[in-house]
Parts: sequence; C-alpha cells; structure tokens
Amino acid sequence: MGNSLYQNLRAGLMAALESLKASGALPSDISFANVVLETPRDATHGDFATNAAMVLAKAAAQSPQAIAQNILPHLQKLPQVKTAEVAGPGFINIFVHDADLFAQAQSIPQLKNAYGKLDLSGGQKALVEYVSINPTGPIHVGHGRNAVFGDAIANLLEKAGYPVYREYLMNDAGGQIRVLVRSLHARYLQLFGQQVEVPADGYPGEYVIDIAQKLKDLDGDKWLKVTDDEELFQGLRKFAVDACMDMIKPDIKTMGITFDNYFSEWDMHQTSRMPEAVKLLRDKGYVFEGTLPPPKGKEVKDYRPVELTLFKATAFGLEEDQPIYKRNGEPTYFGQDIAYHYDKLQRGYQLLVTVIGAAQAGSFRPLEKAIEALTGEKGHYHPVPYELVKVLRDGQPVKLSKRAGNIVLLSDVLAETGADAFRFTMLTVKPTTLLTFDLAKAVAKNMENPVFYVQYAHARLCSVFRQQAELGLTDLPGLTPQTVTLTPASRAVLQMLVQYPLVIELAAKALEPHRLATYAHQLAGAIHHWYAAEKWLNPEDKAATASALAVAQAAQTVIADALALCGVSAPQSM
RNA sequence: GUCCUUGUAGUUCAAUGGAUAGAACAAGGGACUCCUAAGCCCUAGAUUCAGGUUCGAUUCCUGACAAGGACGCCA
Repeated sequence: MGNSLYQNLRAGLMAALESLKASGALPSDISFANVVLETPRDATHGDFATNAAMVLAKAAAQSPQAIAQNILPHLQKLPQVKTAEVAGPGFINIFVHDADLFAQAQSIPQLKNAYGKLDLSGGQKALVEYVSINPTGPIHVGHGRNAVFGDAIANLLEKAGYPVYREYLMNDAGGQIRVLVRSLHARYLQLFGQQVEVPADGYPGEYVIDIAQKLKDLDGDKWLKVTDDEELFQGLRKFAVDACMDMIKPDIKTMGITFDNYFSEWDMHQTSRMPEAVKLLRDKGYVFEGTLPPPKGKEVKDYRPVELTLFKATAFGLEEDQPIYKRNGEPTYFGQDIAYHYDKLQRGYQLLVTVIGAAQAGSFRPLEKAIEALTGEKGHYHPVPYELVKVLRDGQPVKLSKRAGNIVLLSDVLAETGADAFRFTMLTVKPTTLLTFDLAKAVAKNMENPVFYVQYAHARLCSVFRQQAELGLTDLPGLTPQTVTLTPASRAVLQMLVQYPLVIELAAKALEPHRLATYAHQLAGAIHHWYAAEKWLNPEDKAATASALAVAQAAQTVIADALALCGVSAPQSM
C-alpha cells in the first residue's frame, strides 16, 4: 500500500521509533499508539508534523525536546525529507523535497481512483445497512439524510479496502404493516362508496388512496366482503408493501443509490434464523423466562407482570433485560433485530454498519450486547446515528411525521435542488447535528450551494486542459525534479493532495464521510485560489506550464474521486 | 426521574487532543485588455458557564444551564 508519500513517510517515522526502542533510547514496553503524523494547518509548520516526542515523553521519562532530538537524525536520513526541525512544545515539523511532492503529483493521474486506496479491512467483510424505511409510505427529507450517509459510508469503506455489501432492511412483517393494510382497506371500501373512516392510528396520506385504486383495478371487489383482520393482512400484505416500495425506490434511484439486496424480514421469518439465534443465546445462558419491572417513564394503569422470554442485557451492564417475544408469541422488534444480525453474521459479514435514526439510538445498546453474546467478541456492530432534519418552509419549521401526513417529500426536494446539491449539502454536516434545511435557500438560492463551488473547481480544471489543446500547447518538456517549479499556491494544492490518503483513513475509521465533503471543499478553495493567483498556461515558459498542468491533473483526479465517494458528479464544464 | 444527541461569528455549519478555532451566507471595502466572476483579494465578527485530566482541551471526564429526542410486549 505504499503508493503515497504520506504512507511512506509514516512508515519511516514508525521505523525510526522502533529503532530507538531497539537501541534502548526508548523503553522497550513503550506504546506508539498515540503517535500521529499529521498535516499542520499552518504551512509554515511543515508539510507534515508529528507529536511523537510529546506523547512519548511521560512514558519514556524524558523531555519532549530530548526525544525529538533523538528522532530527528532518523527522519533526516529519509530520502523524501528535506528538513526536519523541532518546534513549539515538541512538535517535529517535516518539510519534504519539492521533487518528491511533485513525483506524487505525477503518479496520481496514473493511479486514478487507486490513489488513496487503503487496506484497513483486516480480512473483514462489511455490510452497510441504510435507508431501511418502513414500507408504509413515501420517503421524506430526513430519510434522504440516512440514504446519503449510508451510501457515502459504503463508498468510503470500499475505498478503505473492505468488500462492501449494501442492504436495505424491509420491515415488511411488523405491526405497522397491519396498520397500513387496515388503512388501505378503508380507502378501498371508500372507493366503493362506503362511509368508512381511516383508522385513527392509521395512515391518512393520499398515497394510500392511490394504492387502493390500484388494488381495485387489479382485484375488483374481491376484498369488499372480507372483514377478518388476519385474512386481510395475509391477503394484502405483500401488495401493500410492494406498492410502497414502488414509491421509495425511484427516489433512491434518483440519488444514484443502488442496493445489493432488499432484505425482507417476512422472508427471514420463513426460515429458522430466529429460533436458531435464540437457541444459541439460550445455550450460552443469556436467554431466560422472566418478568420485567413496571415501566419507569410514565404511569401505566393496566400494568400486569407477565412472564416473557428475555435477553439478559443486565449481564452486560445494562439497566434492564430485553424481551425477545411478545406475550402473544410474536417476536419483538428487538428479537427480530437479533435474528437479522445473526443472519448477517451467518452470511459472513463481520463489520456491521447500520445508519439509524437518533430516536432509536437508545435501543441499539441491547442489540450491541446481543451481538456480543452471539459472537463472544466486541466491535462487530457499528450503529451510525443521525439526527432529524428540521425543515424550514417560509421560515417556519415543518413537523416531519408520516402519520400526520404533513411531510416534506424527498422527491419534491430532489426535483428542486437536484441530487448533487442535496447529497453534498447533507454531507457537509456531521450526522449527529440537528440539521436545519431551509427549503427557500436550497431551492431559490442554489447558486450559493457549496456543491457548485467544488464542482466548479473541477470544471475549471477541465477547462484549462481544453484551452491547452486549443492553444496547441502540447509540446511540453518532460520534467525532472530539477526542472520542476512549484509556486506557493500550487504547492498548497499539492500539500492537500498528499494528505488525501490520511483523510480517507480517518473518515473510514470513524465512519464519518462528512470529512470527505469538508476536504473536497477545502481542496476546491485551494484550487480557486491558485487559479486566480497565477496563469497556468504560458507559451513563453513551457517548463512552468508543464509543472502547473501536472499539479492540475493530479488535483482533477483527486477532486473527482472525492466527489465520487460523496456520490456527487464531477462535471466537465458548468 | 433515567438515558441519548447537541450547545462555536448575526445566521447555517467545520475543526484525527496540537501551534494563530476555519468556511459560507449576511455587513463593509477592493481587483479583470489575462486559462469560466457559480471565482479571487482585504476588513470586522465566535468556542454557554464552573471545575478536573493533560506539556497542550472546542474536542476527554464531572457538574450546572439550554435545545431536541427516547423511555411497557412500537418500529
């Protein structure tokens, strides 16, 4: 994986530390876990900097200065390093040769999207589960946030070297589907002129009428006389679910997202996954029959203790045990979730990522413990909570609720902003921030959207190469490290390109794709700055032109790659 | 009452424990005879409060205060 200057340099730093350990200059039991090679904000602090001396000082019982002085000679011996110096409280600032920076630039266009590619998987396969909206209605804006993050995380993990499987969990077996079917049937009866109300707790949205119409077109009056709830559920479940998925899938497609699998919970329950998982947990002593204490949050008048099948979450330090089956024998959501994740594990995935609404965030802890119990290992389950989107319409917050019917549909927003703008806007903000999405701004003033700033940088680069062809500036000299000319502005761009692998690594490890968007925006800024500061195409100075274009080509590769990971297009012109 | 998330510029948001806390919009002021002005340059403007850990805290811990959310066998 030594295809980047950054990775090579970090390897050199770690080797230096190891040799100091071997020579006795550092204690033999010292840990380098907290040592980082970073890219300083301030360019005068070097191309790279490390905190090694400071973080090792205590364990080594030496001053940061003394350790730094020991490390320095090793770093200075590295071929890429021009100078290395101790600064501030014990930073080691490293400047590399322009020639090495430039060599990196030249290699990037050839590497294409292999540049920044890592192998962090450790042999693990990743399953990223996202969107997973209940098939009971259309997608709203908040769900779009889930989709954008899940897809970007999947892209990011692939870049980081994981085999990635993208999955949508269809909750097509639960109580909400029964509610949907009841609502559908009510609408269906209305189409036949019957005075029936949609159930109070049902889905009042108009889309249910459309589905009812389809049902009428398809089956005629077949369901007119049917009154038995269970018979209706059995008969109409799949039809209702499919109709809702038909509303959901186009929006997913519009965003440029494809899933490897739509996982049906109903289908899973036709298999023995759930009993298998429960038996496994029972055999390990984590499942038992017991009663739960009364709920704490609110007064429950009709509370009666009932014996249920429980998961022993308290064995893992949680407050309460969790029911796996309801009193009527149906699995609880938690129970289904155990089975579903057991299924993921059985399919050979070890890194289980789920983009999950913050409202459910409290419930992922028991699941985390259940997976721990199943595997005997920690660290398989990685929930990524995301907050709701607060939508402003005419400056007033709009409440998002499928049940209330006053939702802001994702398809409406996408139609107005476009997929690129929507995705990038969502990605510039970390998922745990309660995001305020101002419709007026997103729609009317989309010229101010940061996505255009980044895409424009890419388009400008493309434009320069078109100009180059028009000017016939094709007989450029081959460059050697001696003939390379870097200016402050082009060097700044190059510095940003060099840290790309680090950005990938940090974003992938933290499952935080918004860092990519932030990085892309910063890189675009450096490109615009450079573009305005200097003219790249200069027929009078072909060596300088060649240098500039080599950096520009590398920049084009990286910004296009970063945009691709975000799921955003990189236009040739705008 | 318990738990989760979040408090950064007038506003919307950034900042792997790191050096002078960055952008954008809004405000004020500039620069094209020149590769795309959806761009560039300059000015002003912020870490809720109090402790603690650390060489170093916006970041980690504790406690206030504030906002949003969850709290039976609902998904």
